[in-house]
Amino acid sequence: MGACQRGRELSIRHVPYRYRDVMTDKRSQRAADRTEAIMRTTLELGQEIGYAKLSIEAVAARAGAGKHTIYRRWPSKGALLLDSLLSLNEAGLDYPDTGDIVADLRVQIHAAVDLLARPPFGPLFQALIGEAQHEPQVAAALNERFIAPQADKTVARLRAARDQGQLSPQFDLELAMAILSGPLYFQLLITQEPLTHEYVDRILDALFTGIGPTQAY
Amino acid sequence: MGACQRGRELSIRHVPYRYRDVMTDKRSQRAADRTEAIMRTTLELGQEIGYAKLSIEAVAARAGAGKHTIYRRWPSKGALLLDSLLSLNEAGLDYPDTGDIVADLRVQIHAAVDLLARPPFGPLFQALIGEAQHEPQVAAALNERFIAPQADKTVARLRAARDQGQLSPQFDLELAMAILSGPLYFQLLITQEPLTHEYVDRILDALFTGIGPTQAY
DNA sequence: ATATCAGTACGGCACGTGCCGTGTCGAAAT
DNA sequence: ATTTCGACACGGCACGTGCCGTACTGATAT
Repeated sequence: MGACQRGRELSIRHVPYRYRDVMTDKRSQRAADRTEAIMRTTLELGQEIGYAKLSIEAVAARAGAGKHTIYRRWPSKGALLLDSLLSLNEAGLDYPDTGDIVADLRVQIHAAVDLLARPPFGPLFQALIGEAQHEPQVAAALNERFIAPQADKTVARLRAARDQGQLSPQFDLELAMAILSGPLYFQLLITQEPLTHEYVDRILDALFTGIGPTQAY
Repeated sequence: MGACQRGRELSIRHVPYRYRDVMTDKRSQRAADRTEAIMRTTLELGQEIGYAKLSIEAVAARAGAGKHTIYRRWPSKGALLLDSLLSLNEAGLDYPDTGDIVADLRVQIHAAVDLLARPPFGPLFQALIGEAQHEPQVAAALNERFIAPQADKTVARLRAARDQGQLSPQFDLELAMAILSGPLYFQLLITQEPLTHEYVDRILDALFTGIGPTQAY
C-alpha cells in the first residue's frame, strides 16, 4: 500500500510525464511494449487462476519483469487489472442509431452484458467490481473509465429518442439509465444467476411496454 | 519449541466439530457466549478500521479468544462478518400491508436502504458484497440469508397487491422486484453516489406511474 | 553518462495449523 | 457424597508459508 500517493489526476497508472503524449521516441516505445506485456500477462494469469489468487509476484515472474517495474506504474493489483482489461477496449464500442430505440438499446446492452458477464473477461470484471468495494481509487477509476462512458452512450441514445418524440419530454434520462442497468448488475453481483440476453429482453419489454411515448412518465 | 516432546500418545485431539450443538447443556451455552463475544468484537473492529484491514488475528486478540476458536466456527473472514451482521437482525424486519402498495414498498425499501447504505453497518455490508465477488461461499450465504428473504418479502407484498387487483394479472413479480432493487445496488456498488430516500422515491414514482393497474404490463 | 531494466534480497504482516496446559463439564467409580 | 476420570473446548504460543512493498545490484540500451 501507499506507493505513489501523489495526486496524478484521475489516472491510476503512473506514467512519467515524458511518456505521456510522445510515443515517437524509442524509449517510450520500449516502455510501452513492456507495459503491454505486463498487462497481457495479467489477463492470462487472471483467467487461469482467478483474481483472488492472482499476485503481482506471479505476474512479474511470468512476464519476465521486475516487481519494481510493475509497482512503478500501478499502485495496486486492482489498478493493474483495470488497465489490463480496458486496454482491450480502448476504442470503446460503437452503437447503432437505427431509429428504433428499443432495438438499439437491446444491441447496446447485449454487447455490454457479453463483455461483463461472459468469459474470458467477465469473471475478472466481476472480481474487479468486488475489489472496488474496499478500494476507493479502483472504484473511481472503474467508474470514470468504464461505467460512465457506457452510461453516457445509453443516455445519449435515450436523449436522441426523446428528441425525436419517441419518449415523453419529461422522461428522466439518467433515472431510466439506472433502471435499465440496475437489474443487470443486481443479477450479476447479488443473486449471481446467469445473465442472459433473454433476461435483458424481458427487462426491456417490461419497461418499454410501460414507458412508451404515450405515457406521462 | 521442543520442550515436551516425550511420550505423547497419538490421540487425535481435534475431533471434527459438530456445528450446531444442542443448546441445552451448559457447555453449549458457554460456546454460544463465546461465539457472540467474537461476533460483537468483529463488528466493533470492523467499524473502527474497515473490512479491508480487519484481520482474524486482531479479532481474536481483542476478543480474548484463540484463533482456533474462530477458525473452528467460520471458514473465512467473510463468513465471520456475515454471521456477525446477521446476528443483529435475526428476527428480520416486518413490513406493513396498509393496502397502499406504493406506500408500503416505500417503507420496506427505505428500511433496507438504511440498513445497507448507512453507518454503522452499511460500509461493512458493502464490503461483504465485494468479498462475495471472489468467494462463492460468501456469495451463496449472503444470498440465502439476507438477499433472498428480503426479496421474498417484496415479492409477497407485490403478490398481495396483484391479488387485490392493484396490479395487472400479468404482472411479473420477480422481474418487478429486480427492477425495484437493481437501481439501488447499482447506485450503491457501481456509481457509489449517496443512496438516499429521495432517490428511492423517484424510482418508485417513475415505475408506478408507468405500471399501474390499467397497464397491460 | 544516464536511465531503465530484471533479478534478488529483505523486513513485515497475516494466514492457517500444529501442540501445549488449563478449566469445565458429565459420568463412572469409590 | 465424594472422588476420579475422560471428553472437550479453550487461550496462548510458535511455526512455516505466501505475498506485500521497498531497496540494492549489475546488466543493457541510448
